[in-house]
Amino acid sequence: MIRISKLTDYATVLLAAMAREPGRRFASAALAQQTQIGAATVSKLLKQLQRAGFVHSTRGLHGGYQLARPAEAISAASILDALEGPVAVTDCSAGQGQCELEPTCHVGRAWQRVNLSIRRSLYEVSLAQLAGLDGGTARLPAMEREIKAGLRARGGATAS
Amino acid sequence: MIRISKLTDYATVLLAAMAREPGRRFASAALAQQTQIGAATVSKLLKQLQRAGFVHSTRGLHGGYQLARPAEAISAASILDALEGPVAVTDCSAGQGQCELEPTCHVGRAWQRVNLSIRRSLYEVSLAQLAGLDGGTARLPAMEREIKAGLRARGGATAS
DNA sequence: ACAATCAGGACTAAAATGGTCCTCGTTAGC
DNA sequence: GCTAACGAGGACCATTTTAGTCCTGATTGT
Repeated sequence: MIRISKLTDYATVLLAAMAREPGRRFASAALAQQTQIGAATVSKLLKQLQRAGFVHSTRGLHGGYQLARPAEAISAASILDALEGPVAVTDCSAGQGQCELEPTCHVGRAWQRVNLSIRRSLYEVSLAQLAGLDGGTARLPAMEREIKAGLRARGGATAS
Repeated sequence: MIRISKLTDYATVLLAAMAREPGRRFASAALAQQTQIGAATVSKLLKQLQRAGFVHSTRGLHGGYQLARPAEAISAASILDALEGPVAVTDCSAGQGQCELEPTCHVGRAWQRVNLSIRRSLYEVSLAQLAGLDGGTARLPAMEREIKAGLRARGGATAS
C-alpha cells in the first residue's frame, strides 16, 4: 500500500542515528544496540549503505562506519533509490514504452504524474530532517490534518 | 519500492475503461477481453470494487457493472485506500504512538510529512484524469522532466 | 426452466521480504 | 607475527504478500 520496506526504514533509522553524532565512528554492533535492531540486520544494511556511498567504512580493529556526507546533503529519495531501486508507482510509470497497452489504457501517463509528485516530496526531505536535526517539528497546516484524519490506524509497532 | 500492487493497477485500468463509456453496463468477461486481463482476476477485482462502492452491479442475465459515481468524483487516493488500505509509508507513519522507539528515533514524524505529501498528490488525481478524459496530457514542467531523468528504466511490461 | 451473470470464498503457486549465518580480508595492539 | 575486533560478501531459510485460479452458490431476464 505505497509503503517503503522495513529494511529501508531501518536504514534511515541507522543513518539518522549516525547523523546525530557526525564525527563519531560507529561499530555495527554499537549501532545495533543503540537502535534495538538485530545485529545481523544492521550489519547487512550498513554494508549496503557503504556500497551506495552514504557511509564510509573503516576496516580492522576499532573500525566502523561514519556518514560520508553531511546529513543535509542526503535526501530521502536517494536513500530509497539506493535501497529499493527507483520509485515507480506502477511498473510502467518508471519509463515509457514498456507497456503494450499504453496506447489504449492512457492510465500510465497519469501515474507518471503521480509518481513525479511523490518523487518530488521525497527529494525535499533531507536526512537532517529525518533525524529531527533541523528546526524542530513544524506544525501541520490544517489541510494536512484533515487528510490525516482520513487515515485508519494500522497494527504493528516497528521502528521508524 | 514505493509502488502500488499490480492488482490495484489493474483495478484502475478497469475503472478507467468503464469511465470512458459512463452509461454502459459491462459484463466482467467483456471487460476482461477489452483490457486483456485474466477473466478470473477481473471478476475478483470487480467484486472488490463493488463492495467498496465504486461500481454498481446488476445480477442475473444481462447483468454487469457500471460506475457508481462520475469519474471526476473518484480520486486515486480513494481507490488505493479501498484496495490496499490506507497509504502509509512506514508502519508508524499511519498514526502515532505505535512505535516504542518514537521518542528516540524522531524519524517517524518526518515520514509522516512525506506520507501526507504523497497522499495529497493522490487526492489530486481523479479517475477522469487516469482515464485520460480531461484536457489531454499536460506538458511536464522542466523541473519534473529533470527529476524524471534520474530514473533508471525498470524491466517488466505490464498493464497500467 | 435455463443460461448468463454476479457473490463469496477456498485454495495454490510464485515472489518478495525479513532475517540469520558462515567464511574471508583487514588492521591495530601486543 | 599472532591475535582479536572489525567490515565485506554471500548463501541460505522462513515467513508473508501477492497474483491468480476455481468452485459452489444466488439472481434474474427470456
